[in-house]
Amino acid sequence: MKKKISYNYNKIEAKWQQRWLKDKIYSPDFLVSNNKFYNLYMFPYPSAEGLHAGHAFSSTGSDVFGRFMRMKGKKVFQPMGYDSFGIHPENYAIKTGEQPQTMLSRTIPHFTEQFKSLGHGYDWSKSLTTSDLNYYKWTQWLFVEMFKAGLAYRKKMEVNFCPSCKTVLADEQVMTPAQAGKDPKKIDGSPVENPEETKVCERCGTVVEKRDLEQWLFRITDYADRLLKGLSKINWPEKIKTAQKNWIGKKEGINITYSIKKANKTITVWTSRPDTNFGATFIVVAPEYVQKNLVRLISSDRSKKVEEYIKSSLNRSKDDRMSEGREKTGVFTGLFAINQLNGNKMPIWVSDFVLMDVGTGAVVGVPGHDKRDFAFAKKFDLPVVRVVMGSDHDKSDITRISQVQEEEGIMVNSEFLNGLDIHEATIKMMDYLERNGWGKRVTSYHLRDWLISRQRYWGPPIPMIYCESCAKSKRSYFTEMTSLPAEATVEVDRSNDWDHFGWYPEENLPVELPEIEDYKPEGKGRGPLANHPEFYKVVCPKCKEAARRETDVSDTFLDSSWYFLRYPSVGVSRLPWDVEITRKWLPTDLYFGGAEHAVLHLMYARFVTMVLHDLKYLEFEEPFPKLYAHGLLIKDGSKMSKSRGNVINPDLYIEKFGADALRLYLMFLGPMDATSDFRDTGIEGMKRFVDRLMNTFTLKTTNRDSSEVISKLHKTVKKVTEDLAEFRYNTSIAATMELVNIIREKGSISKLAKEILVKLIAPFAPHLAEEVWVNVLGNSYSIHTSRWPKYDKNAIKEKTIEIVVQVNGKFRGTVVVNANDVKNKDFVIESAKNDKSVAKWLEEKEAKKIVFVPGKIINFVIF
RNA sequence: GCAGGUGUGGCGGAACUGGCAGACGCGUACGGUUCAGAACCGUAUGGACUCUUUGUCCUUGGAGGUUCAAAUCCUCCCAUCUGCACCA
Repeated sequence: MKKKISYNYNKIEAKWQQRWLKDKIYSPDFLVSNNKFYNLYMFPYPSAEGLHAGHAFSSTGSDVFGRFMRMKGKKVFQPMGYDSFGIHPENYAIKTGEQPQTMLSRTIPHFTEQFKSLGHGYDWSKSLTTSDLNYYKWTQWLFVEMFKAGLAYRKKMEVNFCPSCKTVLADEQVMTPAQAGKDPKKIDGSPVENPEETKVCERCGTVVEKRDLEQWLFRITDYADRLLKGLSKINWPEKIKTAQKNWIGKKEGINITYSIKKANKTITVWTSRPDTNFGATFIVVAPEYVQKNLVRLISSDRSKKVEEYIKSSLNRSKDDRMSEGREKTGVFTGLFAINQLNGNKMPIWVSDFVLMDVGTGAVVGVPGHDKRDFAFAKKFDLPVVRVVMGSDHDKSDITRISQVQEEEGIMVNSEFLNGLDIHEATIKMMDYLERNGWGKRVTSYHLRDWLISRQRYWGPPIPMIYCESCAKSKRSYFTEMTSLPAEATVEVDRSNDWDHFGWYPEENLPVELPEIEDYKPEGKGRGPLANHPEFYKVVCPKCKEAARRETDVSDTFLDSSWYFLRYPSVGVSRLPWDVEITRKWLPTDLYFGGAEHAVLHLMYARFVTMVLHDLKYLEFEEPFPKLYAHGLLIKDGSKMSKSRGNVINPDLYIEKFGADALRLYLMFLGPMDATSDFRDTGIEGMKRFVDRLMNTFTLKTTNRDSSEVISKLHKTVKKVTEDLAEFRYNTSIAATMELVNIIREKGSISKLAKEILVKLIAPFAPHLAEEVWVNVLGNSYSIHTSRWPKYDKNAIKEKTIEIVVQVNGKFRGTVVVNANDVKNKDFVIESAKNDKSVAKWLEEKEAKKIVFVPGKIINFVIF
């Protein structure tokens, strides 16, 4: 009967956690930068009482890599902090009926305790919390820098509003009822017509409304091209890069200008398919376009009808106007534009399916080549013309044409574009239009400017002051500004400068967020701070008249757009980051996080870094050269959420099975980047492995291992080393299990083998590994700063090799040959032929062909 | 509709540049240990046929194809997940 070691994991784990913290083994020296490894993990928002198993899953994935790197000799910096400002923690505080500050002073320490109990190697001396004054004063500084650089501006725009929660909602909080898991309801109690198409508030399921409000925005669109180009320089998953590419949505097109008949005016449309322009039969403009450009040209007999239409469209929300499958509406303006290509007269219509902020707000109608234009033409009985290029080597367009053909239409054959495919025809047409001065190539983007202001309480107050008297006398901050570096590589568009008359940045940061009782949003289009004159009543820094401080706070994504810059400099008080430390430790070496941040956070952080680079604050412009996107941990087939009641608290499992068993289980579930389901039975199995593993170290120690164990040991070192580098944690653990199984079969193991085995498991089970390393094997503390094992190539080499024998491609047996004979084709063929089970299939026939892959396979083709 | 991903036993998943499909684990069954249970140890475990063994055939969402050889490469479908979407 084997003697079993009694392993009190709770006690042992706590012991080592305290020792690691005391000895600061996870705190690197920031003045030394050679061999540094900045291992960043996406910090959580503490909008719950504590961590759920998903956090445990992803943070362990990050920690395993950090531990591996440390044992590979890197100086690893692995910080942890909290994204504690913003709507999520605020909503949670509202729910618990507390002040956000009170709630966080309870939850953040709990989060920290939980992270510590998982045994992660964080440098807790460099932790940060975005709602700390010491942090957010620099978030405000960042806003001021943006404003000074001309990258922050104000604009009246349509925003989402929940009439029940009385608050403005971010886009990401507006979803279909199915996504929100709610029954849709309207505020006045009337029935909801199309439940699948309506957009509701994530929290209460009320149908959202649209409101026009003044907002602060950042000119991220100025950086669209650089954000796109930068993607080719960074090592990110293709999936995430594609998401960013699509979000930026760069499209090459052309602005074509047509003259308006009987008017000394032109109309400009944007299109990506000018090659179809021979088929243009009408023009459609957005309602806003008419207001801005065409109102005076419209004859009095038509103007009433047009005005009515515009008014009713503008009452509709953008979502409503764009709702899928909605029947086209529109009104003829009485105006005509002339198509220079063929002299055709094109009636100008107004319709709400055309958006002012896409392209020029005017679209050329080519119903023979565009589904939407076709629907419009059918509805209002406009002619349909198809352009045939006399070529059939572009299938997709031919299909589109023939679909329309079934209905009706005139066909024109374009000799001009004869024989060209879409791409060639587009280029030829663009060249032609530009040569004649009718068009100008323009690149368009899907990316919109970043809406930075929130009419909420829990965020950094936007550090701006508005002075009415300065605004009246048109005093702009920019007219007297000199601090923008002359070398900034981005050309700043100042066309919106008039917006800034009377606005000044705060000179004395921070603008402290006052603690107020009435912090809940009222939904009047203003933040709760707007009810606090003691906050907003200030003196104008310019003219010393009474002025008003901005009462909006900034978006939580601004807090998280620069936190990685702060970590190494936590404790530095006069600067957001120390120049020397930053030069040594940034950019990050690995960013480990969830794919749900593919566009928002990751795009914003890249943008902010590029701006700071242009402002000469940083030497690099990509903050995350390597990104790993982990998968999702689900429970019973669906995402863990409080409303579903399937949230797993890791504490219970740590208590019952130990942190090491939980870590191993989470990493063994499946590939790190896949969606995995948490199951209780699985972790019980892992606890059995942990116990078996412990017992392996107390097996009889021999002087020499059997050749089988030696070979397997070195193979496992090779496999685990390679797999860890590629985040293949599940197969690393499986390989280690195989090794343990073989050792246990043998019943004894050398001390050296024990040391190698415990090192292999150390990144996954750091406490067990330390305990074994120090107290069972008697080595000096700590295993986590010891060197990763190397394997011996010679030990892996097999003396004999098994070669698969196939006949006609089917497995018919194996032959074992000496390693020296592996490349000897004739010898292997003879051995195979002599094998009984193979010979049966060869039937003494002569092989037509023999495929020989040395060391792997021999295939007789006899057919 | 567009873009990207995924599909392998009862389950989670292995399979490096095409070379013995199902590693490792869970679950299940039987046996051992036990007063009994838990835990532990051992054996078996894709399906069908044969059945004393040896063994044969089928099998990686479906249908074709390339190849001596396909889970892997190509074409077309199907299912499913995630973004974006009347974006001109």
